[in-house]
Amino acid sequence: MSSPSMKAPTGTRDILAPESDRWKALIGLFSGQMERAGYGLVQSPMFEEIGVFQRVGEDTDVVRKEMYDFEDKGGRHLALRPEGTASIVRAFVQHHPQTPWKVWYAAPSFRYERPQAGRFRQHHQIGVEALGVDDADLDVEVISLAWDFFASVGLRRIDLCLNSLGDPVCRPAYLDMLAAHLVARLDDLCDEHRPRARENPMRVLDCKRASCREVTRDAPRTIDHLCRPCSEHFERIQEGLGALSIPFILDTRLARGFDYYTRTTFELQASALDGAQNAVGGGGRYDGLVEMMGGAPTPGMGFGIGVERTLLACDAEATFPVPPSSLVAFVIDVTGGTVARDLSAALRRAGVGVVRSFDDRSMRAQMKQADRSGASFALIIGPDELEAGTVAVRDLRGETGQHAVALEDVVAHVGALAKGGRQ
RNA sequence: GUGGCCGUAGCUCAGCCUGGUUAGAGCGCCGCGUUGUGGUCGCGGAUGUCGGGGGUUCGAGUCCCCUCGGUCACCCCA
Repeated sequence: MSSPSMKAPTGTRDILAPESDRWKALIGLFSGQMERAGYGLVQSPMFEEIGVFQRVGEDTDVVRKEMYDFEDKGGRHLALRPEGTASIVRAFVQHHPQTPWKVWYAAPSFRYERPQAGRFRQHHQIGVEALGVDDADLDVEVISLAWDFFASVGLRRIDLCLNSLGDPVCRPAYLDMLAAHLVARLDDLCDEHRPRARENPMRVLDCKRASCREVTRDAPRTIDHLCRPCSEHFERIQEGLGALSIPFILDTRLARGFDYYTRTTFELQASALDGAQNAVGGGGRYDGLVEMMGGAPTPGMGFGIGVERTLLACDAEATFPVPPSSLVAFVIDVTGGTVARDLSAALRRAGVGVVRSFDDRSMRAQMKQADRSGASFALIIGPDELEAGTVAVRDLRGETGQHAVALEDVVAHVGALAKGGRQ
């Protein structure tokens, strides 16, 4: 065992091949789909001034106890990104791009939490944000992008939970009602929520403890107290999802952990994950956040998908396997290695994926390596081939056997095999 | 932050309860199976500061304490 300090920090891990090949494939699939819908990539810094993230809500767990914050050598108070939306909105406020501004991202997030199945201190989210659009059809578009992505990955057991939290017009009155309901039964709430029932009553709604659930079971529901615009907005989303054949579960407790949400909130849960960490994606509308960060009033809507959890769900559903090797050829040279050196470079310059072995190993050893490499063909150079100026091209996957090709023709020949043979 | 379980070869784990000669297995890895050819099979081989520190003991992988790490759960979230 190596010394403790040479291990990845608690809650983080290294992602090595071939697992990393799955990551590449998943992110590639996501980027393709989002770009086909007009979303452009944003790369934002991994850390920001802490104030940027505090906008997600002073009373959220993320801000209160999970932030990785630090002071840099210039005395700035910074924090590692704990979630995706705040950074994107900060970038919007800074650059004031034309709206609608539709972006996607793939980025790590950091939260100081106790790790468990599907929960890490560094995790990775892929997501989108769309700013500048009030239209309920945008909500439908964003939700459908997340839904369709999971479908394309091969996940079948995904539940979409949907709720509307109202807006600054209708929410205050609702919050008063809810707070009154909670305060009337304050003693029945769990220890953590009892002190906050009055200031942040919605946080109690999604508490999983039996005591709180009992109190909130007959609590007033947001959707029963929406103002007319919010109500119509929510109606149109439901109609739109219906039109796209996207089933959803109306979850009137779904408040989510950030304070910036208005109107729409949604969460995607993988029912194949039996652990508690089954939320693989979530998001919603945040019409006040840009203004809160000092920008002009601008509506926004987005979601984040957890890469680790999505891949766990894929394991549970036995889908989205590691993609096959893209290697075409393995050069075997038992004449000292100079032919392998030159041929492998020539093939790579021609765009063919090729590897070789080093250290002048035996034919047998090199053949074993070739087999395990995943390459489709072995290009064998022994004394006979060296003499004849040829290469033996051996099919490692099919029953084609092997045949001799003149050394000067090998690059063209293998290039043609790469195009025709493997997909 | 709280609690359960677990740290022994690259990986998965046995051994610990009932301390005692050179610490094991499977997989993987390396080599060999005559005449240059992998995937199956057979034979052989290498590798462990038994997570770290302290203690008990004539003697500790085995018992005790501390510590670090992993894992699962609560809370919350991706």
